[in-house]
Amino acid sequence: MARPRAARYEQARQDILHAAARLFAQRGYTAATMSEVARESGLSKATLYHYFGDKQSILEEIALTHVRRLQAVIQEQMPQRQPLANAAHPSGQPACSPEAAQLQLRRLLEGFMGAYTGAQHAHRVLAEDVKFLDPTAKRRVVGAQRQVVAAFAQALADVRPDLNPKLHTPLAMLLLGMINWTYLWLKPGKALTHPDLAPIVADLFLGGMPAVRVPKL
Amino acid sequence: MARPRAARYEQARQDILHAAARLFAQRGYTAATMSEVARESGLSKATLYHYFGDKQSILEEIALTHVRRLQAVIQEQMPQRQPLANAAHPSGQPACSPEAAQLQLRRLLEGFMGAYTGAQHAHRVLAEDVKFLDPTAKRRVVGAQRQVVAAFAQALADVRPDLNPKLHTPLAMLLLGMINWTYLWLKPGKALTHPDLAPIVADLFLGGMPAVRVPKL
DNA sequence: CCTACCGATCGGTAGG
DNA sequence: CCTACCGATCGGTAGG
Repeated sequence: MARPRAARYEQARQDILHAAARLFAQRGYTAATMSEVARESGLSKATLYHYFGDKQSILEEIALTHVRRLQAVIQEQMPQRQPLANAAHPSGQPACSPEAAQLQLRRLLEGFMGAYTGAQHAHRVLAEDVKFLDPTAKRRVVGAQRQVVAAFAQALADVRPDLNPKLHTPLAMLLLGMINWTYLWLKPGKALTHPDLAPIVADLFLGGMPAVRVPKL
Repeated sequence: MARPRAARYEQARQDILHAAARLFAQRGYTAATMSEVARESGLSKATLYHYFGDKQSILEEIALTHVRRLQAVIQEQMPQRQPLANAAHPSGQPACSPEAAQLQLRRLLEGFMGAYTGAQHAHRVLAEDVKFLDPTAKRRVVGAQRQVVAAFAQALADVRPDLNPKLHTPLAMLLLGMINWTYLWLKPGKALTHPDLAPIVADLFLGGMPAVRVPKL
């Protein structure tokens, strides 16, 4: 076996991250202790500090890894959007036909639901515990989250280019609310899974968007 | 002035609850300290314990008060559902016409958005901090939340009685996800308000429900 | 002299 | 309603 030491090192890191994600999600970041993380990882607390400098850097890696998974889904399903880093606002001009836009949104939702499968703890941590990061780390995570929102807003703009552009981001937030809220009620091992939900959410949102009337803003 | 002492007592309690809701929401329940709550309420920490037995009972009152506000909206907009306590599952037989059902859902959403206005901190606490309650208090809060979900599931069943009943609760969760997620992005003082969102969410969901295909479960 | 760890305990602070 | 504290436990680190 090549590089068994590095492999063992990486395995220990993954064990810590998995245990910490579960503990942070179930008990809350502040209430979960490093002793618990150590115990659940099968390591001593002192050994924990060999792999991570402090508690917060564990939180940062959990959040960043998850949000980067979501960014990867976007890059996969919206390859034409090159300047993801500059996508602060949807650009306005549609880049594809309404039919292609609908298919793109369906694939985006399938990709997200796939990424959420088995990542419920990381997802809850991303939603609830970003406030415990220091300003620099928080900026990194929040910046990545904003790119995800901007990509969804762009995808919705492609579906309904006629809509007031001010509504694209709020609608993206409503859509993300539907799929992100699942971490509170969709439990693994039940009949209904995240992938089951993707076509339902797509039908619901694509069917509903034509009905949205433009309010006076 | 009649009963100035009781009035002052109640005012102090409300000041504490408001300060605590904001601190719990912004800093997290565990990270927020009783000293901070005292300072932000304009009281000493020792005085705090004159009004509330412990930290957790403040949390319980914030969560229960908010979820009861939501139950009140339901009682107001769905008066025909007498046995709210037994509404664990939607009953199946529609109690009103599809048109009336749509109007009912719109009014329900308007009522909820009204209840969410200015209650963002309590809402976040209800979503994130219920896990810190002891089993008895948690049961009270979670039980009330389940009744809210059941009422929405019933309202959706009235709109689409033809749909597989197993989908009513998941669809209710998706709808609640859209409106509950707002506590993370809809900030007070901006152009878009919670009441603005009610008709948009109603259009979106009522427009989308006919498009949802029944999956094989 | 390095790495990968352990048992024990540090300074500081929480709820009460 | 305050100052002054307590038992315990936290995140992080010492020596070996």
